[in-house]
Amino acid sequence: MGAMTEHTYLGELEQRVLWAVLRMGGDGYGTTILEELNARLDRVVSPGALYATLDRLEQKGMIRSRLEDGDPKRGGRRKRYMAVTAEGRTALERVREEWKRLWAGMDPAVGAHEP
Amino acid sequence: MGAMTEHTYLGELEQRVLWAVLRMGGDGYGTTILEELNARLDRVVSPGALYATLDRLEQKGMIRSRLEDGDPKRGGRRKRYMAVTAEGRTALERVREEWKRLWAGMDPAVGAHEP
DNA sequence: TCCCGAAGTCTAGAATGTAGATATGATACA
DNA sequence: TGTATCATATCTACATTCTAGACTTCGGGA
Repeated sequence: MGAMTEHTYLGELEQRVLWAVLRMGGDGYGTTILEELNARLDRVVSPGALYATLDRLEQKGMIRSRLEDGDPKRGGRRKRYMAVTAEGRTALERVREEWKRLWAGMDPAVGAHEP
Repeated sequence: MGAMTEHTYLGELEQRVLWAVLRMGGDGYGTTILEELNARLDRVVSPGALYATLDRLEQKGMIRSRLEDGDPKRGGRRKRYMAVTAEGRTALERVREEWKRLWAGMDPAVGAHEP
């Protein structure tokens, strides 16, 4: 994307993933975040897509991850829990506000703005 | 994006551009759409970015374009007016509904869902 | 004719999105 | 002990989307 030096832009999936991480209040890790997304979105997200996006969001400083030991049960591999940073919250809020502003007073079926 | 055979996915900018075209009710062309976007969005969109996106949206059947002769004034090159198709309206509406659904009952500052 | 202005096009490359295979560890249980 | 199994994360290779800015086009003005 050219000289995207400001790491403030959020892609479509990045927005959704950030939303999910926020939604789970710091208690989400890869698999549960994936489940949340696939339950709420109109499409299916693959593990590869999710983890790549999580990495990018962390690079941008939008989320933070902490490793924790696995539970004493099958498949007890350590989990990477994700939490939204203050910066991430702000970015997500900005997207949400923009979206609200765009649709304010606009009839979606017609596309005309009421006075 | 792998086998994205369903041309139903809309990227971040595609959503915004589609919104702008809908907003202008069929009377928008490149330059005016660009102005609309740059006035309403939190960022600046370049001509190249816009026209590429318009082409993609047309390929996907989300918008339709008609060429019209230029005005009798300086720079009177012909314009390509853009209008949203029924399919485009549906797609945009779907995105909007998803967005509304995601945030329903959720406090953006905290990320928790109220019962 | 030469200049100017509006509109659209092109190019090369970076960022984002993707599926599916594979790796990693840990428990279960024979 | 060794092997099956399960949950989780990572890797690979590529497709799609996004981008800036230079460039072309074509008509009017002087």
